Amino acid sequence: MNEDLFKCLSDLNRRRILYCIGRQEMCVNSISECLELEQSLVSHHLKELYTCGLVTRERRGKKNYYRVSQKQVIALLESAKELGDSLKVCKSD
Amino acid sequence: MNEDLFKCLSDLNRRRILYCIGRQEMCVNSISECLELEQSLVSHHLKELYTCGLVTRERRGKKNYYRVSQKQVIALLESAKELGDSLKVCKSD
DNA sequence: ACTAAATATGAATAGCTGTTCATATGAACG
DNA sequence: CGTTCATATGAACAGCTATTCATATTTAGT
Repeated sequence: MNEDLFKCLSDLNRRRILYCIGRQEMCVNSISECLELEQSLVSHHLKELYTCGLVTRERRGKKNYYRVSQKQVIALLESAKELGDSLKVCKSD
Repeated sequence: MNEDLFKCLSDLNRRRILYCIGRQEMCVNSISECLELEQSLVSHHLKELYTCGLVTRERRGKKNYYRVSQKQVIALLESAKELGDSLKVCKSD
């Protein structure tokens, strides 16, 4: 399975999932409802995120709770977004 | 064409090109030789990097000189690398 | 043990992406 | 203008990736 960080972050839905569970842990169903994505799709993406080490999981009862493994993950997303905006501004000059 | 920053950075050869021209501007041939990649491949990648605004170019004579548009680009690559290493370490615990 | 809930998995597939090859474009110079 | 150097472009293709659908697995409760 893919372990490249950038490849893993290059998918919008995976980034949305990361933002979604960035503040608090969430189970698969909640993520699925929150983002309006199919449960199986969320599961597939979570697997990749997990393989990359970007998220951790914890089983409690029937549910599997996922969370972002490190705060630097979101920080990286943020600075990438900032850079992206900056690049757009420069192009419109 | 693709304008997503992460998608653009997700390719290893494009990242290699960015590192290559991170310190000084370089023409296509030099990049090509330096990284041992086909000229046309480098050209294709540079086009994507340019579309994203990650690089700028300047024609001088026959040659086209490319450089990284902002120092934050390399900074982002660096912090991503750091995070990647950190994730690997955590997984081997 | 049976059932229901929650999640994971696998196969199938359509669309995308990186690479190569061949060729076109442009710029300098005799 | 013709030639050469430097780069860009386009078509073609193989391999990858995201998504969906169907189904399996796991866990808890009765």
